[in-house]
Amino acid sequence: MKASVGKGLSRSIEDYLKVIYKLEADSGSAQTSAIAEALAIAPPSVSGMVKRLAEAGLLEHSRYRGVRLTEAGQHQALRILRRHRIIESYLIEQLEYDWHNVHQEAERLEHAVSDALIDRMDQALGRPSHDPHGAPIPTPDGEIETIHYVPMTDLDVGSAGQLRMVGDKDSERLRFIASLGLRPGVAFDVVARQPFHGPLTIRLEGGREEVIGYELANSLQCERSGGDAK
Amino acid sequence: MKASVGKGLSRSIEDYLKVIYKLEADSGSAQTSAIAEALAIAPPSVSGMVKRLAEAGLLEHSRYRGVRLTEAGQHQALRILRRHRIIESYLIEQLEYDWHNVHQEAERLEHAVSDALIDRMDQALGRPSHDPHGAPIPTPDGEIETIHYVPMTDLDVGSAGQLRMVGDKDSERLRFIASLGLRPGVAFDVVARQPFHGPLTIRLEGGREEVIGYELANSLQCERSGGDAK
DNA sequence: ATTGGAATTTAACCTTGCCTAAACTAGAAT
DNA sequence: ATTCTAGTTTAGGCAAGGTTAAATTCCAAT
Ligand SMILES: [Mn+2]
Ligand SMILES: [Mn+2]
Ligand SMILES: [Mn+2]
Ligand SMILES: [Mn+2]
Repeated sequence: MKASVGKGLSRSIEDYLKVIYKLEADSGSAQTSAIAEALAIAPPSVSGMVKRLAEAGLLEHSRYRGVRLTEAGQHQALRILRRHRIIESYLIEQLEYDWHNVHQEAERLEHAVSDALIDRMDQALGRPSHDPHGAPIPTPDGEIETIHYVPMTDLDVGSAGQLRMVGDKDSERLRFIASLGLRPGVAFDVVARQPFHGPLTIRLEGGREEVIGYELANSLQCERSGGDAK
Repeated sequence: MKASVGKGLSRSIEDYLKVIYKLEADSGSAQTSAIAEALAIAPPSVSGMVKRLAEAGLLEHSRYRGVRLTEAGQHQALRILRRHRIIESYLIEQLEYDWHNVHQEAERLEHAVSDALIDRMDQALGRPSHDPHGAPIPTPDGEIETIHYVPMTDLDVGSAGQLRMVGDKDSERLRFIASLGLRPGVAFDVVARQPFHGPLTIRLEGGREEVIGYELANSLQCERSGGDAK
């Protein structure tokens, strides 16, 4: 915790922090190769940057083992995440963007907007708690709702659930999800499920049934709601 | 005209082109030192970049003499200018920004927005022809209205005019201009003028009179309207 | 206990954009 | 014509952020 304050962080650094934050959040720690993979750069580039980030007090590095964000690093990561999610929300709500188009735009804009602009957008949106993909929006001072959703594939046949969150990166997948009438908040019952990672069938409000492949279903983060089965 | 197509231009390059365009537009040509001054960097940095831009076919350089944008260079410059001005308009119209706050924000955002986003903003604004400071907005294919305004200091006593355009860089000046009730479109009569670069007095609609220092008046771009004097 | 890989780090190098100090014009002023 | 100088360019450096190739190191499997 030393040079981390002062200037703004570079676009590169901000993207590193965001990626590391996510890896840490759902894999426990962030490996060099995973970071490289996520940023689509070569592993030695990561080693180099990691050194600089450690010197800046944004993370701690145990050689050959991986990396963990410091308080300061997490705080920065959450700041970017907030920007990203507010921007995505704004583009959809106010500028007629489609679900599947916003991510790329946000990926660039998140580094260029001021705090003031983010606040204006946030205000125009009515200070939403979640973005259009269902992801929680961190507060200005770095609080974020801890999520405890389960993949749709974890729900038993006969149980009911609500879709809560979908990934925002894969544009084609989003397009398809939307075409099924699925979006965060939609309630459903699990009607059937085939073994061996087979597809599952759900019934939506209104009675329409949809068959969903395992891989896709596994990417749909859901909340169990009072089961209506047996 | 060779490498200029392909990737997007860097933020630095885009700002160079914009600055050169403006210098060329109102000083005929763009000198190294003027560019350096406008970008707040050292002259040798400009020499270096100029070489690269010339190689990229964005401008032509005559040693020790200055620089002129090629067609390609102008086109790029106008593209950024369009972005800048639409962004400024959008921030004011849709996000409650003040006149004097938008420039800095736009200076960063202009490099991060996509063509699609600019078009959405443009559409939300109703495809305006001028930005809030009165500057013409280039079309998507690089056309721009040629302006032929005169500084307020060129108007004779007794003549009438309309304020058409003000500079967007100086935040404090904008704040002050607004406090006088001046903004593009406002009509006035020149009531009096002191010699030796002294202040001039104008009468606004409603009869209120304001005294304006020479330097400020000289920065206010106006259009003469049917004089109402003798 | 040894060893073979996969992951990681180091080494060496590149481009972009900036810097300062030194060398060089072009043109104005003698 | 010569000289002076302001403006420009060259030379040499530096930091950021990337690359590939070579050296390490951890760990899992014999
Ligand atoms: Mn996203
Ligand atoms: Mn990004
Ligand atoms: Mn501006
Ligand atoms: Mn800019």
